[in-house]
Order: sequence, then C-alpha cells, then structure tokens
Amino acid sequence: MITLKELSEKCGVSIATISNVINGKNNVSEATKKVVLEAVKETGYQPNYLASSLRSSKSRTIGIIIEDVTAFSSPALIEGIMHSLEKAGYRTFLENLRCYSKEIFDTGDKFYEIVEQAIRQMQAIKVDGMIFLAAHSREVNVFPENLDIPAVVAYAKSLNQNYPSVIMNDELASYEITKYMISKGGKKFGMISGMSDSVHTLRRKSGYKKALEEAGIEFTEENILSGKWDRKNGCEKAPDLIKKGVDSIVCGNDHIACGVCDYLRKNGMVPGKDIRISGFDGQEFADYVSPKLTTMKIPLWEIGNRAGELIVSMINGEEITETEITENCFFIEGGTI
Amino acid sequence: MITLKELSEKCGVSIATISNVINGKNNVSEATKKVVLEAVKETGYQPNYLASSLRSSKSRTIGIIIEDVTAFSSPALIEGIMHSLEKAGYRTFLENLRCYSKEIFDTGDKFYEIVEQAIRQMQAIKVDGMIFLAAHSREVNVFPENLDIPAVVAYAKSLNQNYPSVIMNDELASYEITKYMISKGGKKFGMISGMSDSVHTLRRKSGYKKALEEAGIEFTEENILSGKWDRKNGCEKAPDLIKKGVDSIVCGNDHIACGVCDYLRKNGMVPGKDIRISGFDGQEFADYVSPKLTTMKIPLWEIGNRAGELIVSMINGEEITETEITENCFFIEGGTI
DNA sequence: CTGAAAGCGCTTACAG
DNA sequence: CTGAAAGCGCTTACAG
Repeated sequence: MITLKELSEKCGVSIATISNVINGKNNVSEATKKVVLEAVKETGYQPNYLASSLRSSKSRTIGIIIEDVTAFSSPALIEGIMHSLEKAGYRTFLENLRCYSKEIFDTGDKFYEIVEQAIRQMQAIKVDGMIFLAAHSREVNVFPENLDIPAVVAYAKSLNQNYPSVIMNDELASYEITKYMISKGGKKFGMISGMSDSVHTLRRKSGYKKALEEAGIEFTEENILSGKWDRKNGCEKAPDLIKKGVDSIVCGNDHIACGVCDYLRKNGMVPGKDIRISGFDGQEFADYVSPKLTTMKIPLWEIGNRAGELIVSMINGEEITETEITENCFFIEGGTI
Repeated sequence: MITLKELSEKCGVSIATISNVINGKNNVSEATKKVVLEAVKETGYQPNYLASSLRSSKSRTIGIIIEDVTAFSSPALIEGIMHSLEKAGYRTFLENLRCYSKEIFDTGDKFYEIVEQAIRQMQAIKVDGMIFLAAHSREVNVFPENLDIPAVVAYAKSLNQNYPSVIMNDELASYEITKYMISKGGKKFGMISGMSDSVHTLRRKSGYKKALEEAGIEFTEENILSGKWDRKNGCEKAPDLIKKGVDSIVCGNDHIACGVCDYLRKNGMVPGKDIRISGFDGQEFADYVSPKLTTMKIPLWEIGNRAGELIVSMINGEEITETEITENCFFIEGGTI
C-alpha cells in the first residue's frame, strides 16, 4: 500500500496539502487539488486508517457489541444498523459475545464481566460510538456511567438514561392482534405467555387487557399462563385454557403458538377454526406450518436502523430527548385466527 | 483512557520497559515486571490499539467480508469463525456487503466492485488476514493475485489456488442420504435440484448417481429436474416425477422438499409413506413442518471454525497443502423417508 | 536489565 | 494557498 509520502513525491506537493485535499478542506487551489486527486485515483491510494484515526482521534467506526449473532433476531438487527451507518459513512466493528455457546443467558456477574471487557476493547480501538445489541429483550445496564463516547442499546431497555434504547412496541402489538381476534368473533380469551417477569410479557399483557376491556370482554389473571418461550410450553398449557372454554389464545411467541396448534391437531381440532391462535415474532417457520400462523412480526430491521441513526446523531452532538424509542410491529395474516 | 507515558510516570519506569512487560518479553527483571503489572491492573490500562498496530504493523485482527449477514447460513458460519479466532487471540472486523438488499446476487462487475472496495478497506485497517464469507456457494475469485496477507474463502469455492476454501462435502452428503432412502426401500428415484449450473447441484447429482449405481438402481438424466431453490419449484415439479412412477425424491434443499410435501398433501398422499422425500440444509423450519423433514444439515459452524483455524495457521506461516477443505454434513432424521 | 531515540503514517495549528 | 514541524501512542533496535 502506497503512503502519503510516496504520493507527495509523485505529485511534487507536500503531504500536508495532500492530506487537506483528501479530507476535503477548501484551502487548496483547484489546480493542485486536481493534480492530487488524479494521482490518488491512479495509484489507488487509501489513507492508513490506523494512522489517521490515531492522529485525529476520530475513527468513523462504530463498535457493535452483539450478545449472540445466532439469535434469530440478530441478523436483521445488524442489517438495519449497517444500513443507516453505511449511509452516514461509518464503519462497524463487531464483537460477538457468544453468550449462547458460553451459556451466559442472564445478567449476572459473568455477563457483566464479558460486556465490560468488550467495551474496553472497543475503547482501545477508539470507536466513535457503541451499540449494544441484545439477543433477547430485557432491562440491562451495560454501559458505565463515565463513558466518554455515545452509546445506544438496541432490542433491550437501557436502565441508564444516558444511553437511549430502541425497542419494539410490545403493548401496541399485543393490543392490535387481540383486537383483530375480537373482530373475528373471539369472545372468551386466554394467554400463554413466556416468562412472567419478562418485560415483553408484562407489556403485552397490558395491551391484551386494554383490547379486552375496550370490547367489554372479561379479563382475568387466571387465564394468563406463563412458562418457557418454547413449543412444549404451548402444547402443555393449551388444555388448561381450552377446559375453561376459551375460544381465542394469544401466545407469547411463534414457538408457543405452534405448540398450541400441535395440541389442537392431536385432539382433532383445527387451529383458526375451532380455536383462534395468535403468535408473536414473525419468524420464518411461522410461514411453513399449516395453517400459517397469524402473528406480529418484530420490526428488527427498523430497530437496528433506528439505533444506527441515533448513534450518528448523538456523535454529531444532537440533543436526544427520548430515552426510549419504540418501533411498531407488523401484522402478518396467516390462517390461525 | 490512560497512556503508556502516564503509566511510566506512575511506575518510575521507562515506557520502553513497560511496553516490554505488556508484550510478554522476557528481558525484564521480575521486580519491575511486578511493579508494572500491578500498576496496569490498578489503572485498568489498555494499550491503544491504533498506536500499537500502526507501529508494529500487526493488528491481531482478521477482516471478515460477509456477502450478506441475513443469509440463513451466515450467523452459524460467523459463530464458528469467531470461536476459533477468539481461541487464537484474534479480533474480528466485519464488513457486511449486504448483497441481498442491494440486489447484487451474482458475480458480475458490480459484485466485484464492492468486494474490491471492502478488501481495500480491510487493508487500510491493516488486518492480519481476511475471510470471505459467501452467502451461497459457488465459484468465486474475490481476492487479487498480489494480496500481501493471507486470505481464505468460506462457504464457496475459491478459483485462485493461493486462497484455500472451506466448503461442505456436497457429494458425500447426497450419496449418504440417497443410500439411506435405498435402505428404506426406495426403488425408483428422481431428483428436484436447484439451479442446474450450481456447484451444489453438480456435486450432489454425482453423489446421488453413485449411490444409485452401487445399488443397481437405474439412474436417468430425465428424472433430474432443476429450477429455483424455492418451495414453489418443488410443488410444481413433483407431479412430473410422480407420473413417472418414482417412489423417492431427492431434493436440492429444504424449501424444495417442503414444496413436494405440499403437492403430496394436496393430492391425498402422505410424505414418508407414499413417497420418500429428502431435504438439504437442515434449516430450522424443517423441524416445524409435519412430518419433520429428513434432511442433511450443512456443517456451517464447522466450516466457519475451520476457516478461522486455517487463516491463523496461514498467518503463522504454516504451509497449506489442501486448497479445498471439506466438512461433512449431518444426517437429520425426520419422517419423510 | 533499562531507557533514549527513531519512527509507523497520518493531521493540525502555524508561519510565510 | 503551501509546507515544515510537532505529535498522536505505541514498538523496536540499540547503546549502555
């Protein structure tokens, strides 16, 4: 790779002037600008990123700390982030914490230890900003109080108000799909959610409740069953609700909804005909089961994109007024409602 | 962030000596080593990556150029790469070409243009090596002849022998699953593959052919139908083979296999009972359809892991003898054979 | 075993 | 408008 010095010898212009041309300063005559630009083109000169970042202490790089790239949500989130960052002229430096294969699922000491290490690494690389990308939503407190660069939390809620979060609008999504089930004739409702202490579960419960109350349909805590976010949970809890005479089941995610469908089929019932079922997430497999799941798709790309825009505006010194930005889910029509 | 100079003042030791301690040189007395290490711990000193890389022209960073992070194969491949790289003490710098959203599917001029740009960027960052991560397999010629650092192609075949590739063993996988179908009673075979000019299609055809010939079962080109890698293709081509009296259909991927199942169900036949069907890929949704697909899972993690090991050994100057390394697929038992 | 000095390739006041 | 010089924070021969 050719350096500034070599380019300078080739052009017969000082390295300072060439640097000014390359960085778009307008204190250079058109004539020399032209000479330099041509030489750059001819030689394919690329400024040494290490040297320019070291000197200017601006790297035009954003560090993305990813909890786990294999989470179903991660690729679309990354794609969204990179879309806005590329548009704004930023590179990305990814660090994959690999929480799943390391079996660090929760926010204990071990978790904060590896996060802290990742943050220090990013600081050593002198990134201009950081995005923490959660593998699943919850409340986290990942960035230290005294961070000297802007940071954003995507797909989870940041407990520290200095670092805004971009998350989905759980409550609205749950409200909308419940309302849709009501419009399709649902009269008696139950919910099989994921873990009861999850932010999702709480917010979705509140949207569900709101929809029922607006329609004058009875809401009862007894009809809300929680458990794991998996297919087995759906299959196991379904009979409890069906015994209670429920005609519509709102599920915490697509896996749970599939489990409910499994139970129905096994017992001679047809999802979407005998019992209305809604999923949540909008994962690929929801489109492959039959009937297809009616579900709410999480706006992963949009959340990522927004997080990218946010970090750029923070770097540019813009005031951030909202500390919690939400993106709306998309309704996906299947055949289970 | 604290610098070497500040640390040097704190310890009363020159920066050169501190640098030697940090870099594990054994030309420092135990006593000063101890003093320095304690100060490092106390202050949380992190060497400036930019400065040390610039000076030493070693970054301990591998650049990964990803065609598209949203390809179903990418996350597991990335995970595998990072597993081996982390073990060897390398960071990663990811560049996502976003070929899908930019609608650059093929290896035309536009493709090579963005790849070249990504490579130049990686060089500007002074990565120690590069991995090109394909979104789908084919033959590519992504790295220039005169690259000054090692490079590896993962999930696609490199045409340039200087840069080894790590790919799956298509032929063996196809051979194995065809053999399994034969062992389950298959007598008359057909294949619905993806695009006929794909490396996968050609290699899998050859494995399929070998299995049939070994078992004394007729192989005929007429029973090999190719088309798009999607569900629709499977559904449309299925009747042609069934009309010919085929009892076993080898499919090019899980999507196609699902399409064949769709057709069977629509016509009152049961996959795995009336007709044997095999998928390929081992995607998540293959586990959600009923019956579950019997398929060959691509060793994505293993390919990535291997590519990571490979680049590390190349950086360490080890001789690479194989230019095409293959990883074997995993048999996944479902209910369609 | 230790440290002064050069230098990696840039950017940035500053003098002319 | 142009260029000489300092310096970003390290590493690396080299002298002692």
